[in-house]
Amino acid sequence: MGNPKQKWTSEEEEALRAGVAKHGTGKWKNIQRDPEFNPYLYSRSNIDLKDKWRNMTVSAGSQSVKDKSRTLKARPNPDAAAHVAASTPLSNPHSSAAADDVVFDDSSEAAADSKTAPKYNAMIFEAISALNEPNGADTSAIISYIERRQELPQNF
Amino acid sequence: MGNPKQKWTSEEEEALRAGVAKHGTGKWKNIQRDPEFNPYLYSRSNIDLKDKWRNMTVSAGSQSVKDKSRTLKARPNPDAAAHVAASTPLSNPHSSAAADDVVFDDSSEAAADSKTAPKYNAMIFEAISALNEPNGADTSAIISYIERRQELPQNF
DNA sequence: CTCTAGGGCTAGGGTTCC
DNA sequence: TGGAACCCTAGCCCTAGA
Repeated sequence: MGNPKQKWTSEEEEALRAGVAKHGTGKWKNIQRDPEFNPYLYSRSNIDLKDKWRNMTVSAGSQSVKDKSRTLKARPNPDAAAHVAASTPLSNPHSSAAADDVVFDDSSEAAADSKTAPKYNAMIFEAISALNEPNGADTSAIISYIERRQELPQNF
Repeated sequence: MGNPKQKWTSEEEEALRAGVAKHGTGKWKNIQRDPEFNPYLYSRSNIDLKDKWRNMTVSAGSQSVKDKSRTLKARPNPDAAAHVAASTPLSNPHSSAAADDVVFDDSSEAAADSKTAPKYNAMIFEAISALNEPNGADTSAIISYIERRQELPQNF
């Protein structure tokens, strides 16, 4: 968290502009490395350069119609939450009636916050691939398989 | 119209407080998504949560007169011209009073320090519970089910 | 493995309305 | 005059893809 938000100075912006002029757009790492600009940009990563350029060029565009009616505004997003399941046109077989009382053990893990798994899809897919043989019968085996596999990651 | 200025109810405030206690400050999207608080906050965006928290904490602070302290923090590298600035921050030549002055709240949350405690198990379990009826439902249906349910989390 | 493109999120400053 | 609710956007992180 050592980042209080480092605002770009005009020197840095100028260096970035010059760097893009010299190397072209998208050559962020080259610009950052170039001894000509590095003195100004040594504290910025190539990603920072990219992000900054994005911001700078956005404003350079044209001012789109700003007919935003001041006195009245349409506001989407009334809800879209609350109920979750069964909202899709999917057939959703039976749904087994009162299914929303699933007895989640829910043991531990109360957080469930921030960065979550990136490659869970792969894991599930792998499990299914490995077990899909018999018509995907025992579904619980998938969980077993995945859980079995969780000896390296500490979460999940 | 739907929202000319939606005042916050005490239920919403309470949910927000609880959400901050659970997830910590700054995890607005998580709080909003959390099924525990979503019923109260479904009509508020994560930005609304942030703004409301700002208002609440400003007034809640106290009636004490002084207290103008800002969350200002050390800012290395102000200049960006010429050559590399001194690499040594020349902070405290003599080590006496420590330098740790992290003013951040970081409200407790004690035990759950472990990041990433996804509840994917619960989701998968729910999917299987809902689909298990018709005998070994094909495994891909489980993924479909979970994906359909992903109206809140963006990853997965 | 390295790097870029793009999406997503937060912090903070502004703006509007009461 | 000031506060509450809302809007805008810079900066940064994360991940997929080349």
